[in-house]
Amino acid sequence: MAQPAPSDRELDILKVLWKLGEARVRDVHETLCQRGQCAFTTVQTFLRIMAEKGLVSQRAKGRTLYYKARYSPQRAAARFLHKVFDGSVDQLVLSMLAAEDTSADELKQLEKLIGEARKKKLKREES
Amino acid sequence: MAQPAPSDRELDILKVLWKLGEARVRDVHETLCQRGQCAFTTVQTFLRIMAEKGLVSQRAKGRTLYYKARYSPQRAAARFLHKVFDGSVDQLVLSMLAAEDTSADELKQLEKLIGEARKKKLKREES
DNA sequence: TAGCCTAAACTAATAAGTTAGTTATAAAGC
DNA sequence: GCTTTATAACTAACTTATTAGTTTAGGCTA
Repeated sequence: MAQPAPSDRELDILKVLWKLGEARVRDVHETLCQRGQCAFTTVQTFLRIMAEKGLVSQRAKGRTLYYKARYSPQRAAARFLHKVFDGSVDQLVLSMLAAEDTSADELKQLEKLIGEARKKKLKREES
Repeated sequence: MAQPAPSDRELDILKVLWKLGEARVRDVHETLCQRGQCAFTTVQTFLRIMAEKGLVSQRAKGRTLYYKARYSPQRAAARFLHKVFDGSVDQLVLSMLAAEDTSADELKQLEKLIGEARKKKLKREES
């Protein structure tokens, strides 16, 4: 079963599941549609379809179904990267930097993050 | 005119335009559908619709129309960032790093890129 | 147990995306 | 001038996304 890429709305629901972990339709609905912008049954339909597609997993606890994301933020990032930048992280990061809305402090933070990840990776490769 | 986000196929076409700069339907078609996977008229229809949406610009040179992207890779990156990670570059980069398919060399390269961007930004902020 | 509540399953309707064929028109060559 | 060719404009069919209503059934309460 090839897991298709989520649509925009599906992504909204996945984001809620990333935050909540395992959740009922009700939980997702309440988090997503605070002011009744969307119906309970809409969320329900989405979760059912997404379960068919393999984007979420479904587990029955008593009579109610609990849903969990089977599509990670990492996957979303990777898919986007391949789709738009043919998999080149450099190009993506350059584009982000060009967008100009990251502060110098954030950049410093990023530099540190990446440096740490690199060192960790080097160590792993040595062993 | 609110410029909507491009769909998947529209993105394929934008990518070609990013590469070619200004191009005719024919050029886009040849680049995109090397083995006749899609019809000339399909590309044509897409470009027409995308022009209506403001995703590309249209310029007549004689009888033929030349198209140019009006939606940059930067915009695509920024939109994605907001959609999936609520605009947090940190989260995105962390996700990328977690994906494990970047080599230590690439990471080093990234670190350098970001460092340079940061210094440039600092200098600009000083002045 | 009869009625109520909740949640799942089913159904449906509209909108948007995707693909490509047909028609019309202008230019280019013979 | 007529035929071919290339391109734009129009049209159409089919698919997928999005939204939500209706029906059904399990469990709870009085």
